[in-house]
Amino acid sequence: MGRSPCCEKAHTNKGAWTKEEDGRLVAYIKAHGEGCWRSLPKAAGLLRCGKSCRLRWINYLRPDLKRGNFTEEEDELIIKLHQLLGNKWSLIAGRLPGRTDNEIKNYWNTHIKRKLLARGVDPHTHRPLNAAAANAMPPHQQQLQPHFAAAGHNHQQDHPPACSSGSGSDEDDEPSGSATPPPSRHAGLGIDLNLSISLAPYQPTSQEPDRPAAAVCLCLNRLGLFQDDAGGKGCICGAAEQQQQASAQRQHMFRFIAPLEQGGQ
DNA sequence: AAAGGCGTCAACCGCTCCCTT
DNA sequence: CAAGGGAGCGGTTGACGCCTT
Repeated sequence: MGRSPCCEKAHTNKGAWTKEEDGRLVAYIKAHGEGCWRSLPKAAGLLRCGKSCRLRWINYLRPDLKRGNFTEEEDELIIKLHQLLGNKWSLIAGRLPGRTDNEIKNYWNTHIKRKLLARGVDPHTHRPLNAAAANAMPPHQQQLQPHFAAAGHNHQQDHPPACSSGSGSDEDDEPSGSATPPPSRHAGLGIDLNLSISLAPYQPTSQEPDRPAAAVCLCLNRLGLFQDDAGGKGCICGAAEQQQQASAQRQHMFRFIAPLEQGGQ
């Protein structure tokens, strides 16, 4: 529809950021917060595209970034999340405090892919390499197939239907009680059939000591949240759903998850 | 020491989603 | 309801550094 460019490209810098630019951006955001990215560069005195500023802040300058090497626990969590979610890097990043989608994406492409290949696992399908050729459907579809096929999910490309849960009519097209397979149903497939991925191995850093232990609840038709402070009652996605009900009708479920990292703690 | 190959990661691009009008 | 605009996302690129020859 011929939308206008996000910035005046002729008068913007590109490429690596200088220390001065970083300083300006940090100072501005500290003073004014993360506001309108489009107008931020001008207000901050930066000759940068708003998108570029946002990316620089989110991926590099944010004070809560962890930096440093990924731990073995993070590796495994990324693998499991990718198996379930596909290339939804922002969703995966939402479960890894202090990590950015870009960082995880790069790490996946440079490290984990190779790691999986060395294990004889296809990084796309998460199946053994010889079996992957026989059946190209990713396991996050195969294993969830009974449910999602019934729910009529058909997400873009080969990505898992879990991501589209809640988008539009997908959300409410099925009574969750009867169609949700019992946990043991997938027990033989090598995945935690409660489909909850614990962050328990993750030790909060000194910067986030108050962070409650949390785990993704992937109870098949809902992506919710387990939290210790839920009284040990397990999945609270039902409650969360009530809270979100007004807006969730139009929201993707993964829009719901991501803020839990920020707002839910 | 120089050249080429390779790996890593910051940054860009184009697209989609969602909110506002 | 439709159009426009802002924000976010995922794929891709390019620069840089390290390693090998």
